[in-house]
Amino acid sequence: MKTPVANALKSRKTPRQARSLVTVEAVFEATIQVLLSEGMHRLTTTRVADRAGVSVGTLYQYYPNKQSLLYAVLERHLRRVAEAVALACRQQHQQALASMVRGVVTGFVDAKTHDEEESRALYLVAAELNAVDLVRDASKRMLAVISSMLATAPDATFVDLPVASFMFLSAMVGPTRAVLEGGAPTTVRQALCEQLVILCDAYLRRVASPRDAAV
Amino acid sequence: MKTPVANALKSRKTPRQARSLVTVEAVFEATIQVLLSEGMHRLTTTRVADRAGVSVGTLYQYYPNKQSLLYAVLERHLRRVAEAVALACRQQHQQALASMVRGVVTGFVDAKTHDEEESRALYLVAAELNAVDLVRDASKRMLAVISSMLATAPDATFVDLPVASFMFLSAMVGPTRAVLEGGAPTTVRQALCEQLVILCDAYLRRVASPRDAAV
Amino acid sequence: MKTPVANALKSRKTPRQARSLVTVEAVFEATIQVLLSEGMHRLTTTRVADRAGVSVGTLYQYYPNKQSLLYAVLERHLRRVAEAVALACRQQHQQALASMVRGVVTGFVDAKTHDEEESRALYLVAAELNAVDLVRDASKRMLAVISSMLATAPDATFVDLPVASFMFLSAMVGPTRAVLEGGAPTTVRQALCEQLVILCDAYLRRVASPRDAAV
Amino acid sequence: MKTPVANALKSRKTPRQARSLVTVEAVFEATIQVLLSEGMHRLTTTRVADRAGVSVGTLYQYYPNKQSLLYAVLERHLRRVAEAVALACRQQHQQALASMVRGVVTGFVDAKTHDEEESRALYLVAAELNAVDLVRDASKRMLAVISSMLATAPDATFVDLPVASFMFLSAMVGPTRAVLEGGAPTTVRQALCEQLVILCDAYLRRVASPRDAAV
DNA sequence: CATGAATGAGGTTTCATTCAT
DNA sequence: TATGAATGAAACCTCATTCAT
Repeated sequence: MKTPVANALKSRKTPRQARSLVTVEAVFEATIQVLLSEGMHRLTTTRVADRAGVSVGTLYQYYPNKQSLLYAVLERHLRRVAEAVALACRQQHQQALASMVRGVVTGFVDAKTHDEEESRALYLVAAELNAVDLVRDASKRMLAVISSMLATAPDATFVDLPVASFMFLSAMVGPTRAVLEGGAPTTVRQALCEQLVILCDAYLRRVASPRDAAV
Repeated sequence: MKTPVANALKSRKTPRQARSLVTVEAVFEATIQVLLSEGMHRLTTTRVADRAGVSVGTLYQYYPNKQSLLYAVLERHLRRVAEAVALACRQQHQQALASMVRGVVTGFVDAKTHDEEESRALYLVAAELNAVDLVRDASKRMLAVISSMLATAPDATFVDLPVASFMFLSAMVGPTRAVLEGGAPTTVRQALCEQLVILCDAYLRRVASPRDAAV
Repeated sequence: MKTPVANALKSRKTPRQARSLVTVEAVFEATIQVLLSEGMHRLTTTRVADRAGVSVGTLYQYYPNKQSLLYAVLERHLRRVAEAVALACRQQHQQALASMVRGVVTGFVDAKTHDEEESRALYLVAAELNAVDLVRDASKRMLAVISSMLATAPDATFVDLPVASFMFLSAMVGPTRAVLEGGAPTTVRQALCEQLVILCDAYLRRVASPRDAAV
Repeated sequence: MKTPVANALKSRKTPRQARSLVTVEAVFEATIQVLLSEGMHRLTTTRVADRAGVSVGTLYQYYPNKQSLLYAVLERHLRRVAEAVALACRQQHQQALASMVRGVVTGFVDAKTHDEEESRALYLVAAELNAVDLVRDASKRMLAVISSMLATAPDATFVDLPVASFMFLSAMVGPTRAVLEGGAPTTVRQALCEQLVILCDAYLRRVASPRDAAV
């Protein structure tokens, strides 16, 4: 069912003893810590193990190789963001378009800026090849929930829902990423959320057909 | 103005002889080729030299270290994109906002998709630490020319020009990057330019104050 | 008589309980299975324990280290072969030389080819250092019984019995090993036994003095 | 033309400078020395490099991995033995069977015992998997030259030449190996050559048909 | 100037073995 | 007694960089 490649990136064993759970969590957190404090190119398995307070061998009992470690970290991050978006979308079903936009943008930006350092670090992790598919998967899931939501807007319909959803999502991602990576004037940082609401709302209204034009 | 570190990343010598120019260009192209065919993590100085048909030693005569090589490659790419944007902006001075948006978007997307493979490869290079500032520099230059242009729009003024420019630029970048990295439905790929025009135009109109409301 | 080193390779305890016997046997069989399925260099104590359905810890209760495990396996194999030869030799006491040769060759080849895979695997185990003496011991035992047997031949005596026995045995071993290791034409595989009989019989007759030449 | 696997075991580059030749030879010799002084299981690439007086990196410039190093050593040994046999065979073309046997046995035993230590060490190397084919190749070459030679015997013909050659060769190998591995009485060591002549001669005569029985 | 052999620190990964539970 | 998590020394191998030729 699972390809060998995919398996190679999965965690190696499911810990049975309580001790293991602590260890596996410690390694996980240590990975993020090293990532933040040392940077991607100084993240070595030995350093991670040290920071986690375990031996390298122990690390390798739970993660078959370095990549699987990064996968796990990235995966959780993407899952959290995707879940934040999904939650916002569910809450906005049937709401007015304006409300939808505000809700989703807020959810997304909050998730991304909640732990800014982590977000920033993970851009580098994602760049480490073989992670492209993880990002794609997360995108797909987010696009799905966004589409579902938009379809229920009482005041707008979309001729090409996939395209509208894609533009909505990636229009949020672009400026957010730019802000996190540091190329933005301070004024933008503060107004990011508001500006994104304007951006996305303006776009969606432009591509939407009013649901009952006549009235 | 420049730190020693920054200097270490500059090319070692400015080639004056024809032979050198050929060599330096060969190494340059070889870097991109290796990047595309082998991926970031298999890009080694030896491999680049081999592909370029020179010895490692020669490579090191023009680039003091690996990073400077990547810097050079990334720098040229960013410069080209920035120049494309700058050119478009200059051509659109004094034009109507709609024309500005279309012109800049087209210029940007063309530059990015002109050599798609190269663009994709360079996202990975940029992720390699110490390159963040290069991206920031390019952004700044683009923001400057965009701001200049927008300031001349006959049919719109912007209360917060920096923010407007930033959002304009990063709103273009987001979807373009998503498309290049492969997570986009085919329909978007084809309509990218058009959609970006809609997105940016809609945004800018929303944040613009009409220049002479009275007339 | 036994050095401490030698002792270190003995099994740790003589199992008295039924449970232990089952365990010890399971580990034993698992070793051979892993050897065959994974090869010598992938034979790890953990893998053996897994295959045996016990924990590593348990394995180490019966075998103090990896070498002792391999020793045990090799030892049993050699013992079986030696016993087969010994049995054949005892049965051939007082028989004619021709009968002796056929009996011993048949016994040896049968023992070796009975589980061909196992035999092949064990050549690798034997190559693992410190096992040379085991092979030597087995050889000595076989030489002893062969000598005893040959001494009772009614139709031949041997001036140098040790040399004759040694050549007899190693002449059997050579081609058999070559066949098992796969470098033999198919025709040899089929005729191995017959050819060995010819080889050994021819040799022994050449070095034998007829028992009563005069009469 | 060459499979990737085969290539992985070849030497990595053909040295162009005189310096390289010295290095590559030093590494080669160091491998044998380490093999003899430390044994197979203590042969590490680092140790070999140390003994050769170069760095590990240098070693890896010429041999892509540890196996290729062992391959090279084993290959040379087998080639030498095969060549010794080939030479002996060529010299014995058209000679009487007795002369052939003596010539080949002498050539083989001399080659094997010329550097006993090396021979002994290489049995362990050969056991290291993936070398089986090398041994097989050497066997094939030897079988070919032996067959060619036997076919020219003026006083004997062989119904099944391949089988006869195989038995001849492996009958030499068996006792020789046993002697080298140390399980032989001293008397055999001294008489090995003579005994092998008897063994092989006796065998070949038994399976040969006289060329012109009548005359 | 060009070459490419040499360097060696440093990275990833394995696995025999121990010991607290 | 059985378990299996933890250990960590040690193995293999890479690659940016230097420097004698």
